[in-house]
Amino acid sequence: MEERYDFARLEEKWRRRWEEADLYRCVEDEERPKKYILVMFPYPSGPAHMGHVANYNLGDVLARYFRRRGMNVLHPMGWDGFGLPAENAAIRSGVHPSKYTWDNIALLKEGLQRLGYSYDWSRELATCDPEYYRWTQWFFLKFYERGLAYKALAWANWCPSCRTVLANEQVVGGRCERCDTLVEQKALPQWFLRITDYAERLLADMDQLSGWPESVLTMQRNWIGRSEGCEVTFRVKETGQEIPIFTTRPDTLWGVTFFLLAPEHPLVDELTEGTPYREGVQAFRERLKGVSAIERTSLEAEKDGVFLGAHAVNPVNGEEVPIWTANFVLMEYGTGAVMAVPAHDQRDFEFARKFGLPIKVVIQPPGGDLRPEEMTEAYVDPGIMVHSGPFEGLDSEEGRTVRVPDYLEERGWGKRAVNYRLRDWLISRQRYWGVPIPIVYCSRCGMVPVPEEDLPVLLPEDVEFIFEGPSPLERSEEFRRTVCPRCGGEAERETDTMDTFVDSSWYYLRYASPRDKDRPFDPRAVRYWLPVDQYIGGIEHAIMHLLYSRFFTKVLKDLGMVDFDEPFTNLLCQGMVVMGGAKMSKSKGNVITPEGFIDSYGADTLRLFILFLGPPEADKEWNEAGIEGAHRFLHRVWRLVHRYLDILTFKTQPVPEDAEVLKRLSHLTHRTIKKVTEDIERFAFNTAIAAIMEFTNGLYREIEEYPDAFNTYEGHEAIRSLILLLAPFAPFITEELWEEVGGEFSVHQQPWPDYDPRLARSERITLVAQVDGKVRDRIEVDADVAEEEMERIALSSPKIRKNLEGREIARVVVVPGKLVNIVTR
RNA sequence: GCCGAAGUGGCGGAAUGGGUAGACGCGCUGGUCUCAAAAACCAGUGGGGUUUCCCCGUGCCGGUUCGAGUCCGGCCUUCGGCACCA
Repeated sequence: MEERYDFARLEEKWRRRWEEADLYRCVEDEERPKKYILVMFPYPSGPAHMGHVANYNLGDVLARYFRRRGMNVLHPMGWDGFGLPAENAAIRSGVHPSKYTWDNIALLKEGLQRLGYSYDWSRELATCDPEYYRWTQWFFLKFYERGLAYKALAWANWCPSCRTVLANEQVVGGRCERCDTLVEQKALPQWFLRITDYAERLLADMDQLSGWPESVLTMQRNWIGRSEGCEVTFRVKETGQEIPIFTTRPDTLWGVTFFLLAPEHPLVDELTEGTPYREGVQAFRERLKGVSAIERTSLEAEKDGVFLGAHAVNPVNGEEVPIWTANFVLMEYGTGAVMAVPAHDQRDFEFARKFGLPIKVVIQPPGGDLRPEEMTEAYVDPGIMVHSGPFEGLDSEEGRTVRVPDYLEERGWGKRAVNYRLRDWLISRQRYWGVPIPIVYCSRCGMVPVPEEDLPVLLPEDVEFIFEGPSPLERSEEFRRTVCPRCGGEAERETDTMDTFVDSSWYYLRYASPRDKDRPFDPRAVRYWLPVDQYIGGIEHAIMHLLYSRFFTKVLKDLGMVDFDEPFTNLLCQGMVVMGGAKMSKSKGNVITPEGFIDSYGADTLRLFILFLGPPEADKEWNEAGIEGAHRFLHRVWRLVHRYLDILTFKTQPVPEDAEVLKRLSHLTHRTIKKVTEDIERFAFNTAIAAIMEFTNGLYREIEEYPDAFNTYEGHEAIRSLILLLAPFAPFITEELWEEVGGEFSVHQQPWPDYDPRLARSERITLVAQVDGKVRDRIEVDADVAEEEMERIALSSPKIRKNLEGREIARVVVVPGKLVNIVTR
């Protein structure tokens, strides 16, 4: 028997034993209920850091808990291997992205293994493994076949000095992070996935996501940004061209006094070609360089724009209004053109005031009389339509939703339309370290998809990494030159790679059958394991990753590959581990790694400490003060169990069966089982641990005073329950202690302890007596005290009577089993 | 700026359905043990006062209620996301 808590030795011992016993391997078993618990896989940026520990702790506790509740648990781990940092490393230090990534994966894996997470490592995957990314390419082809992947012009950050495309991250203050040159926007032909086709379903199916935090659903709903309104066609007076616009306020059509185009709108160039206005447009665009869309569209941003010398004709009244281009109009939203109604839209109002454009009131507030010259802001609320042709005097809400849309449709000037803020998903990246898009360009056949049997399109190893100029793939002759799969003639490969969010949009499916050579996943395995029962990940992924994964799942359902609509039934979004208020990241240089702490205190201590730091959803400021406390607690448990083992070794006095101490032990045990069980179910791991600490403190008090009481059924039950309850949180020490108390290997395979509600219930409660809502006395009473009895006890309390002297009782509020409040006049 | 969160002792946090604010832990103070120290154990620990008791107190201002950390309205600060970081 080991007397000292030698965490290093025992953690090493059990790590090996678990591996030998293949304790966490899982296989499909139709006889048992399954539970798929998944924590978002990491980008391998280096060794494990505290953020990873905080993340993966949560999944591991749940996996261990549900296994012991008899569930067949799938708890896998893998690597989101592609990404920008690997390529930056290659440029900076000449390390090949592949080596950089696989080295980091090895480091990170070692860190996670030291922490004792119960993954089925046989299912490990990496998105940068050709065996994985061939299927990412395969999915691209399926999307392409269904018309869900298409190529179109799109804007990219362009550094004119480096002649390269920049990620948003590489643009700092509107300038290139390397050479400080003002970043421009450049239009490139790029690949998109048609997520907007699924906007309606992404919204509608949210009613299946009752297991998601409401805040995440709200963010997604707002991101999709569905709005109902009308599409109305204006005509350019000078050229006769038709320009459709989208508006949610058709009731304000009679108040249009000018017309706006996004700066990137092709008509801006067309209309000003060879006119004196061209110069103004150039100057305006120059001012927009280096200004992000967020800044441009900020409500507080200074309005900017220029007149284009042309006019738009309003279909409803034939009025000709000037066409301008303005900074706050986005090409990506709607049609890139808007009708401007300065009286009833704040941004239009500010623009009109700045450039002296007319303001025309067409909605009067109820009982009000707005005059354009007196207005200080736009009137955006409903009211009565005025100066609006046939709709004079109509309620604007009726005009907006029914009458005006009908009117436009009857005359063919416009139609009801739904617009989304959501844009199609731009997946093209002009980078090396990603999945090559499996498309070939043939001079004869045009764009040709790579046949399935030719997948994967492998990334060439031998390429050059420099920051400037075209991407390594584009410069690689060897990669680009190929033959057309259709005609066999000379052809060129697509050199764009895919956004890494594509890789992570389907990895949860691959875990079901990670070694399948013939398909992305085995439908039978997926039918058994999917959807993910509990998904866990950072709140920073609330929108994009989760939305893209939902989209992928829906497309897969349409392809007949899965039979569910939503990939993640329940979602837990945890906060981040922050350092000095900022999230831990290598680029900020504030990464704390677990290794040193594991060396000094052991993995159990670190796991326990991080869980104890606070609730999962909250951000956690890293502060190592307190880790000693977690270690001290494990030491206390260790010593308590050994004290108990000592008692068993020596003969002890028999304890009478009705002894109060035995009742107290039972109550303490069952109360704790109840509390810990309920807390785990609601992810309150910090309070579950606090309850186990209280349990330990309570047992200490009893064992000091009544050691004999521990050589009884109640004593054995208490000690064994302590070990069983602590096991999901501190898997190593509990395995050792379990063995020492004669438990059967493994503690992690023991059924979760049950509690007896009668024993968990307290017999006495504290009755709180208040006068006018202020606590004046606390009286201990039987738990099953009647309401009238509570009132009588409170009123007879000397402290209460003293407080009531000279006052008249107005009423008495009794909260059964809790409190009596005496209200005076 | 827009969308979504969060603000409670010296610190991390607890209070699960409107009902005892501060569980549990850290830190600190005092004590026991020791030649001494460490460890361990015991006691105390929101602020204030006229200290058997009373007052104040959950970011700020206001409201609802017998009763508000919790609900409502308005603000402030911090964090996350904003479509090429993942």
